[in-house]
Amino acid sequence: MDIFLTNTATRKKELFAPLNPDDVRMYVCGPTVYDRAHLGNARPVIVFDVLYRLLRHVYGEGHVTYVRNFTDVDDKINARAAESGRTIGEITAETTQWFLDDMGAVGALEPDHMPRATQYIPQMVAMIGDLIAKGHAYAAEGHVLFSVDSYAEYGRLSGRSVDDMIAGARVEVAPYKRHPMDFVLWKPSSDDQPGWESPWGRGRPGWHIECSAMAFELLGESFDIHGGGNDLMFPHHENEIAQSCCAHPGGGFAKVWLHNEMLQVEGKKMSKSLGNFFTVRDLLDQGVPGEVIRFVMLSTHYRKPMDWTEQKAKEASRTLLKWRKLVQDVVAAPMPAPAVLETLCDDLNTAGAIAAMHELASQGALPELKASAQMLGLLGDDMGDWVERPGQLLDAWSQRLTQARELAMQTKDFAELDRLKATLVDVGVSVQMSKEGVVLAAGPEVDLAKLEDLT
RNA sequence: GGCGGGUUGGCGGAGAGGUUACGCAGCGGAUUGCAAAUCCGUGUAGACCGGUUCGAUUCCGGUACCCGCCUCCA
Repeated sequence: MDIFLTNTATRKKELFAPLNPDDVRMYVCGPTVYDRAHLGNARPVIVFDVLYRLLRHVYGEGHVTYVRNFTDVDDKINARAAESGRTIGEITAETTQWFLDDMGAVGALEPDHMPRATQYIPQMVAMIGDLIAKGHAYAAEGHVLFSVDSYAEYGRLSGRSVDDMIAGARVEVAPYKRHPMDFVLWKPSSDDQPGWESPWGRGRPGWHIECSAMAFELLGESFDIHGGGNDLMFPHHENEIAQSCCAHPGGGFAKVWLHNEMLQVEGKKMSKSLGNFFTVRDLLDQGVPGEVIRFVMLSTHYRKPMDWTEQKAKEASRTLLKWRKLVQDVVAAPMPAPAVLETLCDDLNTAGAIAAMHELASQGALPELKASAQMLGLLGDDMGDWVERPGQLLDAWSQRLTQARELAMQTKDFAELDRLKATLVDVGVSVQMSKEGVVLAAGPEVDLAKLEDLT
């Protein structure tokens, strides 16, 4: 089965040909752990989770290595520690676990390796030393800087020329830089900042070097896929390429670069000032199931901006509810439907795959629907709690309504029955009364708290 | 200023140079104590201007508008 992916490096959709089909290797940039993951953070996690699942399906479970890092040394973390009075270790440990919990809630499998930057400081120091030795970096005033002039390809991934970037630069250039675009590999730490001994004094790594060092340690000097949000294209990925390709000439670093587009909320960029900023945990706490978040994320192609709206969440939960009902007692087919698989293989077209699944549902191909959904990390038993949860509450109501209805059928007075029904409908319960009896189901927008309060 | 992306029907959102996308909503019907659900049927597209072509919403060029990045950011 051929997989096609749009490679940012070539701007083309290409046939994916792994360097080694027995060990397909993928690196995705993970979070800097200083706070809860916001909704935008979840997009690449979910997108690359689907790619991971697809690669495992095509090449075999034991033949894919997926690495996603935690950046646990960063000035944002230092700032958070300073303002909260907590230690850096506490903050990063807590935030790391939050991330894993929240991403687990949206159905993401854990990568094979989740390296922490602080565990790879010696490797970074070694790589920086090597870059200096090869003439690609220089020490200045306690800093070590990468020399962009030493790497002719600098700017190629993001399609920028060094000259253009200087022209558009809006930041002041540090005096110790030989070239305005030179970026920091190592910087000095004051006593109250985290730091490690190095040939250039006590200090800490710059932002980009951790990914280069960890990718090399875990995946080697060349590997198949490197992914992340497209805001990372420049400077982060550009700098990673420069560091890695100069440290390991001939390795080539990542063959395929994948970038997901950004997330918006109700048509606007998510930002604290607009008041539309929220974390994955916020949504989960509001009762939006992780499976619904996942479905919404997958209903837009990863290379297009994705707009998070309440309307989409509502529609997603309706669809999932319908599908879950359909496949409840169905054994999944051994393989996903070919149409779904082919669509996914075409540049990870998850939106198209969902459309194909709608067709499976309407054709009654339920085992295939279930298998296909599970390929996307949907309709799994592990994520279905939100559908079952209201069941117990509804059982009592179901009896009560059945009795009321029997009475009403005899007396021809439906007033009390209608009142009960309206009460339930009001809190989001769907009420179906047919010849076979009364069937209650929690609708997508059921308000459990209100339901509990009803008497 | 530089770089990149987008513009599809009421809404969301895909693919394909020529044949129904799909979902939601709508409309008509069946069904129902009333409904819901379900089933059957059904309508509405591809920013604008050129070009290539027998034929373009789909390829190419231009215009307009929108968005992202260039500073920490997924």
